[in-house]
Amino acid sequence: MTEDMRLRVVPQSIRRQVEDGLRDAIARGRFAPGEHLPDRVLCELFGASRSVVREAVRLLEAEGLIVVQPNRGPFVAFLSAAEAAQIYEVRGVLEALAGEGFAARASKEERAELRGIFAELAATCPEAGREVLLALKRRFYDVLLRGCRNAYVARMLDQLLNRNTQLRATSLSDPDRLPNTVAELRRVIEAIERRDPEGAAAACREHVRRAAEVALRILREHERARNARAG
Amino acid sequence: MTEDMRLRVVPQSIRRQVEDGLRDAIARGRFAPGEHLPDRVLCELFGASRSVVREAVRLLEAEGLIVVQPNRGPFVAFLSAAEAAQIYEVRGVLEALAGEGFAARASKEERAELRGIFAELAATCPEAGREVLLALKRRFYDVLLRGCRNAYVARMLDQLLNRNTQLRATSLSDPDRLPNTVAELRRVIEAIERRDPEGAAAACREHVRRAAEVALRILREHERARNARAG
DNA sequence: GCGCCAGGATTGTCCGTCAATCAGGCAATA
DNA sequence: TATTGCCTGATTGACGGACAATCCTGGCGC
Repeated sequence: MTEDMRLRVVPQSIRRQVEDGLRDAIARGRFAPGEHLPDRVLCELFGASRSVVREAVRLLEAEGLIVVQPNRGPFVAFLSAAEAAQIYEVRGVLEALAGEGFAARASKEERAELRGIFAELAATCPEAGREVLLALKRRFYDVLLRGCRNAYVARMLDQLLNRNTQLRATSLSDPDRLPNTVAELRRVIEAIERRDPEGAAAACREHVRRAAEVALRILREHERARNARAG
Repeated sequence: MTEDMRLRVVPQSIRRQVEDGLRDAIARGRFAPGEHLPDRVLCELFGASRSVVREAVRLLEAEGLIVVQPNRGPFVAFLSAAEAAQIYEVRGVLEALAGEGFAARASKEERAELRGIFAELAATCPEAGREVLLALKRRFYDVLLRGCRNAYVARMLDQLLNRNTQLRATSLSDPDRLPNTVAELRRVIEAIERRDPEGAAAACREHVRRAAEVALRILREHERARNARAG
């Protein structure tokens, strides 16, 4: 079993850059849900050719971040409360699987890393701002997905997390939510520390369930408000 | 809540045709794993332009059916035993979720449809041939995914199923396997009939666990044989 | 006010081009 | 003979233009 010594300094193909840039812009709320993204605009925005932009759009379509209407082009996907509920349902089982895998298979270093990020999160005051919190949770999940030793869980959960970064922004913005989040994640960490896959899975599931409760309540309120305005 | 009455007779864009054709060809084993698919070849094969082919390839890459090596182009993804194990792990939880959702939310008609397909499957003799069995299982899953009322479970599970159609071909080819498959699915059906989401989930999980056992055993044997020849 | 039609804008698809990169063969050398 | 180094052909990554089909908008006539 020889190590892979090849260098990977490939200056990231342009297509990949557009892909990441677009994904990031959408996840960050730089484009509003439902917004139309004609390829002309995207070409100018990224300074890339239409072929590249279209390939990137195709990828984000597969990830669900963009929906392409025939002959109308790409739109930023809109996330209804019903869809969000479905996403949380899937996220629950996948995150449980990730936690279980991490507890069972992560290295000592990875466990330490996760603990470190959790400590940062626990020490962060609620007024620190959404961006900081989101970045920390992002790092938390990056380590979790890396350490769970299952590329498919990682990829799918990553897609789901991208898909509802907006939601997490709202659920995290609830000032009462942070302490709960920390408490729930602490249970995840503790289960991992005592190498208890079952416990980690249960803790993850519970965490997602609670996050879903908060997010869905907020989302449904928004929708009610919107419907009231509209009709 | 008005129904969508618009006709959708859009003659399926060429890109979509290429996409489906390619996916189908790979899943059916028309291309061998590891095979190189230069776009020139694909263009001739489908009679489409390079742009279209490349977009389609990009999508299948996102689905994991194809891996694109930088500057070398697309290759049919190879499925190692380790990866297969990961896939089955994810498939287990997703299929459980699908079964649970189906038992809880599918319509009377959908339950009847699933029952019908299962009856066909149960009445099929093991000598009927792989193609027939695969087609039946495909239909079974189509109904299950439609009735589970969760588009995300459906999409992700669909990807996983495409990804390992080859495996299911091998696991189904085991003559002793079919009766077991039928027995396992019967438990799924029974749980659904008595509207027992928990039971359906457990039955699905168990079904995947068994299928994984068989498939992984075969796969590992193949790999051992290959390694023996190679080293 | 309503339906219809023309015009502009956008997409779907194709094509040709060019540089960068990779694989394989060929020659030169030890 | 075996190894090294180079060169050439093939392929990808990316660009831009082009054209028909389709959709949306706004104005026109009734």
